[in-house]
Amino acid sequence: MVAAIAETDESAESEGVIDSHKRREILSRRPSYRKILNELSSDVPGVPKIEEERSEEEGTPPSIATMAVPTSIYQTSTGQYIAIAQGGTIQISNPGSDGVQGLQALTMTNSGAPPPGATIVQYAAQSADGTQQFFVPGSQVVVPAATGDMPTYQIRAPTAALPQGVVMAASPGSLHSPQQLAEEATRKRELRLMKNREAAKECRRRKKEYVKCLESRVAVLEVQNKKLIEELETLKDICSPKTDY
DNA sequence: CTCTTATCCCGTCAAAATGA
DNA sequence: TCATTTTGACGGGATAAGAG
Repeated sequence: MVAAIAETDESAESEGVIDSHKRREILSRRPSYRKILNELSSDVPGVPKIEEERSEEEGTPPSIATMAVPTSIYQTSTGQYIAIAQGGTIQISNPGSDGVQGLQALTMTNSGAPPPGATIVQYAAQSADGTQQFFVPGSQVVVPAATGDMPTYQIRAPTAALPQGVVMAASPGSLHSPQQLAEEATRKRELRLMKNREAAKECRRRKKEYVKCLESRVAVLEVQNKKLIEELETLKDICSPKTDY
């Protein structure tokens, strides 16, 4: 499914994109719903602001809750939690731990120079079997598992030797050949797509939250309106009682 | 049972918004 | 100003409901 979509989008770059661009030029972009809601909340007390928190049904693990706000949280088949933070930092925690001892902060190699002593994680665009993999120490990889409301990842042995596009611990400035540059570009693209995928999910979650908020606000205002109309009718009756002649 | 339609969700692109 | 994040728009797949 994913492959089919990607294939379609790639081929669309030739022809359909032009029409799409024309349409988009015509369509005017509406202001951000998040901005609207936050402005609303500053004017009207009681309207909650949209925050970076995850909804309760997604169940942020307790051991992660005290850490820096993660962008994405995955649970491995072994019960470990993997949190990908804003800066590309990956945190792995054991559910039984106290949240500090079980944590292993990892840094993705494309997120700048890792801090001294940091463990390197290699993100591979795609392995031979088409799955995305994170390479972690101990000759293991983290790969996506079954899909559902909450994405799950498994830690397992790599499906093959290093897939194309992965350069283990390449020192800065070592990419020279056109092939290496192309691989680097591909890797960056895959990373960008992955981040945007997660961002889109988060955006849709926030939008649902926003719509729910608006719906509840509509309900409250309708009740208020009804009460005011009733009050008005009552006052009318008091001020101008009907007279029978 | 098959076809059509509607709805939902997802991944992607591109542009606006935001932060450093 | 530039890099990153956010989000509207789009197209496609999956699924349910209704019509024939």
